[in-house]
Formats: sequence, C-alpha cells, structure tokens
Amino acid sequence: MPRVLSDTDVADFRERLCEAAERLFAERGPDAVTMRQLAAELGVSPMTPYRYFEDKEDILAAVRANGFNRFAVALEQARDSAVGARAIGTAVGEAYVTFAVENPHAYKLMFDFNQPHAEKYPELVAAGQRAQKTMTGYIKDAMAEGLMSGDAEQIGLMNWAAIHGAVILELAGMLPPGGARMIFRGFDTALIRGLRPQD
Amino acid sequence: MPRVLSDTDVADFRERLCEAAERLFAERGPDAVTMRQLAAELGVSPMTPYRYFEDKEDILAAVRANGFNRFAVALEQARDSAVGARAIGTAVGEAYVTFAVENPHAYKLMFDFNQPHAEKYPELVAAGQRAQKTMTGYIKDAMAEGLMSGDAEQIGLMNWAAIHGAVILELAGMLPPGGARMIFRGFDTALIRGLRPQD
DNA sequence: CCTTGAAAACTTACGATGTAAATTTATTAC
DNA sequence: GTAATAAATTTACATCGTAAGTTTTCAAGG
Repeated sequence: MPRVLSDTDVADFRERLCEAAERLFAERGPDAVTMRQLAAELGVSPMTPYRYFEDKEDILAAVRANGFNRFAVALEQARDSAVGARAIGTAVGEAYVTFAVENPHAYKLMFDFNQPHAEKYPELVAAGQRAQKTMTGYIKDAMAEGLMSGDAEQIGLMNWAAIHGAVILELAGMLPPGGARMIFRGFDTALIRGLRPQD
Repeated sequence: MPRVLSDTDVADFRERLCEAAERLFAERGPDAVTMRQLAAELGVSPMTPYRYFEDKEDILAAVRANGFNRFAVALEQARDSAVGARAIGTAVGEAYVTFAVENPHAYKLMFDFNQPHAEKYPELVAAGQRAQKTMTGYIKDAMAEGLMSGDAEQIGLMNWAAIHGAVILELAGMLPPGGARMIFRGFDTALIRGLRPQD
C-alpha cells in the first residue's frame, strides 16, 4: 500500500545528512550543527531526520564513525606507502598529525571525551578500533625486526598516547602551529632510541 | 547614595559561584551546569550572576582557570618535594597523573578543546602557562645535570603531551584503571634513555 | 481508473536554555 | 524621611531538541 523507503534510500539520506553535518561543523562551527540547520541543508523539515536517526546523538555518532573511517584510510595509506617497521612508524605518525591538523573539527568531534555512551554505537566502536589497529599494529613488526623490545601492547599505547596528546595540545591552542608535528618527530627518534633492545 | 559592591564582595561571589559550578560538574555532569541551576545553588535569581560575570562562557573560563591553578599547585608541590632533575621529573609526572585521576571532571573541563575563544580570558591563559612552566621547567635542570641533550622547550612539551595523552586515554575508558600511570612510567624510563647525551 | 490505508513528511507545540529588557528592592548621603 | 542609584529580581524572547498531531504521498485492491 504505502510508499516504503528502500535500504538504499535510507543509506543515501543518512549519508547526505552526515555530509551536511560535517560541512556545518567545518564551516560554521559546532553551534551551527542544529537539527533545524541540518534539515535546511537537505531541504527537508526539521523533524524528517528523525525517520533516519534515533536522535541528534545518533547523528553525531554516525558523523564520528565517518571521521574514524576516513582517519583509518589515511593511516592505512601511509602504512602501505612505506617499507620496514621504522619507516612505517614514521609515515603513520606523520599521517596522523596531518589528518588532525587538516580536519580539526572532525578530529575534535571524534575524540571529544565528553561524548556520553559511546559504547552504544557499535559502528563507531568498530571504526575507532580500525584506526587504532593501524596506529599500533606495526609495533610487533618493529620488534620482529629487532628494533624494539618490551610489551608491544603497552608500547603501542605509549606511542598512540604521545601523538594524540601532542595533537590535542595543539588543537587546544597550547602549542604553536606545527608544534604537534615537531613533538611527534622528537618522540619518533627518542622512543626508538629509548626502546632499543639490550641497551 | 546606593550600596556598592566592594572588590571582596565581587571576588567572594565569583569564588562561590565557581565552587558551585565545579560541584555541579562533578556530581551531576556538564548538562547540570546551567545558569538557573548555578543561581539556585547560591540561592539567588538566575540573572544575578550576570552582575559578576560577562556570560556563561566567562564563568566556565573562570572555573577552568581555577582548575589550572590548583593543578599548578599540585605540580609545584611535587617539584619542590624532590631533589635532582631525574627525581623531579618522575615526581611531577606522578603528581600530574594523580591530579587528573582524582579530578577527572575538572581535568576534562580544563582541556576541553571545544571551548571557543580561550584567548579572550587572560587569567585562564596565565593559569595554563603557570602549569606548563612547571611541567617543562625542570628539563633545563636535567640538561645542566647532563641527563639530556636537545631543545629543552620541545622536550618539555614532548613529556607533557605524552602524559596528557595517557591520561586522556584513561579518562576515556580506553585503559584499565591505573593504565595512565603505567604508560607514564614507561615513557619516563624510555625517554630518559632515548634522550641521553652522546648516545 | 479510482479508492484506500499506511508510511513518510510536515506542522505545531512544549519544556529548557542563555540572556536582554523592564521592574522592583535595598542602601546610603543629605 | 527622602531621593538617587546600584543590585537584584521578574518577565519575556529567541532558539534548542523533540513529542504529538496532522497532512501528503504512493502502491495495492476494487
């Protein structure tokens, strides 16, 4: 009887709305991302998005998941463009900083630690883990190549924490522009030296 | 003529309001920090705070500055309780992690990068720089003692970024309790080794 | 074709928020 | 006591997310 939305209709709408949200974030800041503005961007009424998303939180989770997937792609490309654990580590770290600096709004949204109930969105969790996996995966390779020794898991977290911390300090305005990249490079060399086997 | 507020009256009110805001943050989360709730906590009408603060943004800036000053005190105490650059570095790092873990809401608010126009609040900037100074200051001493070589400013920021990243990972629930401290200790030893002079 | 009925979209409405404007209260100098 | 004015309150408004109610749209049965 009635017209019914196909799966691709739904997916299309969700995607267009996410794109509009990212555009608003980047061009007009977080305060411009309102339900009414989003609807206006798509030329629909303010309540229409509620047919496609649970609520605004659900929309933000989808945008974050999108961001994490783009982020993961950038990291994976960097990893695949380098040879050897040492070069891969550097390339991935540089790509990490580049993504954060070029997509500050996306990065801030992705890692906003005031986001409640992130665990309720499995797609978001999966996208985050995909990025994290690339960030930390090459540590084991570095150990296999004899570049490092220690607990791979902890060293991976260490490296990830360091870059993340540097980026966040820069995005918070507590570092000069380009500061995060410089700090990463310092880490890159110092950690490699400090974690070298034997001593 | 009319009653006029003394400077201490103003300072008192501002302080009591900041305390109420911190309490609301800690006990009921960010969404509970509304002008009406704040006013109710002080037993005044919702518009009264506007006699003492520009707007809500100004209140949050004051709360953040408060947090940074308490943070700076904790770091300075740690620095003054240890002897020798190596021990000071460890003590300050431990104090950093302790403050963040014991004051998660304050810490999150202080470093919330979604806060716009932070540069408009010189008191906040000064408080942040005060903390930064302690975080990075002992690096020069470490160099004077022959423990490290390199750019002191950059190494200080490096250390800060690493601890900050680890803390944020823990506050975001991505590390087990105590994980940030473990990661910091890993950094502490690895960086000392990696930054040692000559090689 | 037309009717029909449910899905989808829209319109309206509500409570909450930050805060501007208008109003009332309180205090002090004369 | 009274006038003047700072401080506080009350009222009001635009905007937010979204619940509820209404209208539109389109595929199937006659």
